[in-house]
Amino acid sequence: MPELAEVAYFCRQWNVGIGKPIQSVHLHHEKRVFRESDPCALKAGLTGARLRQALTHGKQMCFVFTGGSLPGGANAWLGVHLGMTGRLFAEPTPFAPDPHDHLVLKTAKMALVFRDPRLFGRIRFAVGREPPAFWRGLPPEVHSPSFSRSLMEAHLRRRGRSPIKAVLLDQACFPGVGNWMADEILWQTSIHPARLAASLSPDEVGRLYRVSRHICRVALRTIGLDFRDPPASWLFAHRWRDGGRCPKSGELLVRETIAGRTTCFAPTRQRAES
DNA sequence: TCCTATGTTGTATG
DNA sequence: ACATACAACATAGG
Repeated sequence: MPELAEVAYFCRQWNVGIGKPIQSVHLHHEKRVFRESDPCALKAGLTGARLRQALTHGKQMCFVFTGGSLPGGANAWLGVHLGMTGRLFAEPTPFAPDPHDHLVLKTAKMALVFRDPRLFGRIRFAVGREPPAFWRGLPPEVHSPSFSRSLMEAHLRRRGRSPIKAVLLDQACFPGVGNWMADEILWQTSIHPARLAASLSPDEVGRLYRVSRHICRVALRTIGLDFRDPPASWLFAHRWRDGGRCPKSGELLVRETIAGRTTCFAPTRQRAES
């Protein structure tokens, strides 16, 4: 389930562990979940260390640790990506891990859990003073000041022959935007998801810029805070099953595969020709 | 049984 | 070299 705001919500679930020493580290399915990092180094580096920061960037998370057996001045950097079915939560100890719990960090009172049945998520680990490669050079977040209209226009040019839906899903262009957010942005801007990125008019580009930033901000203030639903006026509540109706026009919504993903849109509001 | 699923990535193709 | 399309990954639920 996780896109920008869901990731922010899950990240905050580990805040209860901030400042507390990690007493034990439980790992499971490490060959796949830790496919690019060394799980033994993770276990050794985090045992006895304290969580200092819980950060997100788009769909990526990074948890920063210090102390324990880590060299003085060095941090441990724990990168988490939730994939399609991953989530983070905290439970009081004692906590018995489920077969889908691939990483459990136990403090005296709480277990910080990464659970992912489908194993599309991943965990990275590095030790060092500076942020590791996986946490450097990330593209500007859509709602941040460094995400400018000219940057977005450059993305649209470079991906000009792709459907706009595919460009919105590209994490190098719109980090954090996933399938439901892309549909929401296109519905609120009245742009058909199959339109080629280079075919958007200046007015449509302007709407895309403003609406994508607005949707990111509102999603972070609702889902991102306490998982409450975004505004009822959004497409969000109507897009998940066949038979839904457009909350603006009342017309029947269409669900079809575009850019390889199920895409929901209102065909009269979002026309294929501009 | 078959289909779908809020994601990414490796590989083939243009 | 560069961009695009799609199968593959692994599992649960309708």
